[in-house]
Amino acid sequence: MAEQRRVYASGDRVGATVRSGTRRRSAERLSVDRIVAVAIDQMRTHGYDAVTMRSIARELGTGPASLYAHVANRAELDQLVVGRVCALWEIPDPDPERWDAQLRECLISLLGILRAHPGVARCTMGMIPVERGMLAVVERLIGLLKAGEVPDQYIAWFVDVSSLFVGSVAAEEDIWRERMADIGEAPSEEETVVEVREVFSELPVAEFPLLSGMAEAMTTGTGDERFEFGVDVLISGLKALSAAR
Amino acid sequence: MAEQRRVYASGDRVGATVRSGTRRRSAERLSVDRIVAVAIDQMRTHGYDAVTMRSIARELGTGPASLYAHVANRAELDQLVVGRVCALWEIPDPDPERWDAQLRECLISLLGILRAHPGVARCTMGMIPVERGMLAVVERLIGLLKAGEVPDQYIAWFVDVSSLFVGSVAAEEDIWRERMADIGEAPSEEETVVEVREVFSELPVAEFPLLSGMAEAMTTGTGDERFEFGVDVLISGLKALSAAR
DNA sequence: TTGCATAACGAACAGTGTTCGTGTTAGAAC
DNA sequence: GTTCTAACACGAACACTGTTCGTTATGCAA
Repeated sequence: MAEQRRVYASGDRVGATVRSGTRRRSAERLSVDRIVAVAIDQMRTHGYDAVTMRSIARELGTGPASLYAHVANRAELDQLVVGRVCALWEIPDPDPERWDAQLRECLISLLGILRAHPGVARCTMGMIPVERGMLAVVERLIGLLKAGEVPDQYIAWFVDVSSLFVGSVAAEEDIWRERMADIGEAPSEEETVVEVREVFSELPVAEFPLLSGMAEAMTTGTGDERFEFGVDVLISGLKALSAAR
Repeated sequence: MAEQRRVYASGDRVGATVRSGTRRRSAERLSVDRIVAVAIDQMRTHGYDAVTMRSIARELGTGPASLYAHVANRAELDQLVVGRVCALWEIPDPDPERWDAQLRECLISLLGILRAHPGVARCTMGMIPVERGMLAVVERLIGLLKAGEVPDQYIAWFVDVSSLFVGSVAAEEDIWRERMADIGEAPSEEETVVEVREVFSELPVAEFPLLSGMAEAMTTGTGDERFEFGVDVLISGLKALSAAR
C-alpha cells in the first residue's frame, strides 16, 4: 500500500495516484478548460452532431454526469466553445487609408477561424457577446470601423449584421459537410455543381425562362467566391450608407 | 355490421369507417400535406424544439412510426416545412424605376413570413431550393433583380446571400423566443436592452474605451430597425458593386 | 374474388441530455 | 495530525428523441 500514496504535482492535483476500488477514477482532475478543449477537438474531427456529453466524457475517461459539476448544461458548453474559438479572432491596428480592405480581411479571417473549427459556427446562433475575451475583439473591430468614419449607430448595427452573416455562412458549410459525411461516399463539390446545373438547365423554359438560362451563373463560384461577394456587398453597402448620411 | 360498411368520399379515402378491433385506427388517411401542416402549426405554437415526430403523430391520432410511410425522416420533414412556408413568399411584378425599393419590401416580407411561422427558419439552413414552388419564387426574384440591371453573376450570388441573411435573422429570433419561453418569466425586450446597456456602460474605460462609450448605440434599435439596416446595407452594396462593374 | 404493394401500427432499439443519490476528495480550521 | 464540509465524481436511472422491424390492414388492379 505504500506505493499507492498520493502524489501531488506543484499547486495542482494532476498525477494523483488512484487507489483501486475507489470512486474517483480519473487520473486527472476535470475542469471547464479540459471539457471545452475536448469538445472543440471532437467537433473538428467528427462534426457538431457527433459531439455529445457522453463522447466528451468518454474521451476524458469518466461518465457524462461528471461534466455537470463544471458546466450547467449542453447549451452553456456550446457557448463556452464559441467564446474560446472567437477569442482567436484578431483585428489589426486600424489604418484609415485602407480600413475597408482591413475589414474585408477580418471577415474573411473570421470565416477561416470557423472553418478551422468545424461545428463551432453551429453554436454561434443567438449568442450575445458578453464574455471578456469576445468583448475585447469587438472593441478592436469598433476601432477599425471608426477609422473609416462610420457613424456610431451604423458601427453598432454592422457588428451584429456582419458577424451574423459570417456565422451563418460557416454554419451552412458545417451542415453541408456533415450531410456529405453522412452519405458516406460524398460527391465532390464539382459533381454537385454539375448536378445542380443540370437541374436548372432542364427546367421548362416556358415556366422558368430566366432561371433556365441562368444555370451557369447560379452554379458558378466556389464557396470562397460566394462568401467574398457577400462581404464585398456588406462593406460597399456600409460605405454607401455612411457617405449618404 | 351493415352500418359499418365502408363509406368513400369522392375520389378520396377520407371518412372511411373503422371497424373496431382493427389495426387502422385513424379516422382520416395520413398524407404528407397533413403531416407538414401539423408540423408548421406546432412550430408556431410551441417552437421548433417542441415539435417531434411523436407530438405530430399524437395530434394526428396515430404513432410516430406511421409518419415514416410518408416522409423519409425528420430532416425531410423539415425541408418540406420550409418549402411550404417559403412558397408563400410573393414577389411583385418588377418596376425598373423602383426595383430596389421593391427588393427591400420583398426581403422584409420574407422575414414577416418567417416570423409568422416561428421555428421554420431553423429548418432553412443548408437548404438548396429545388422544389418547384420555391423555384417559382426564385424565378420572380431574379426578374426583379434583372429589372435593376444587376449582372447575372451578381444576381445568382445575391439570391444566396440575401436569403441566407434573412433566414439567419429569423433563426436567431426563433432561438431567442424559445430561450425566453424556457425561462418562463421572460424579461421584456426593453428590460433586456437596459440590462445589456448596463453591462456595456460599466466596462472599464481603460480596457474598453470605445465600447464603454457606445453602450447607447450598441443597444439602440428594435429588431426591425437592425434588420432593415442590414437589408439596406445589402441593397446599397449590390447597387454599388453593380454600378462599378 | 384474389393478389400485391403500400399504409399503418406497436414494440423495441439505440441514442440524447440530465437528475438523483451516494461515495470520495480537497482544503480549511483546529 | 484530525475533523469537517463543500464540491467533485460517478453509476444508475429517468424522460425523451428519431427510427427500425415485423406484422396487420387497406386500397386498388386484374
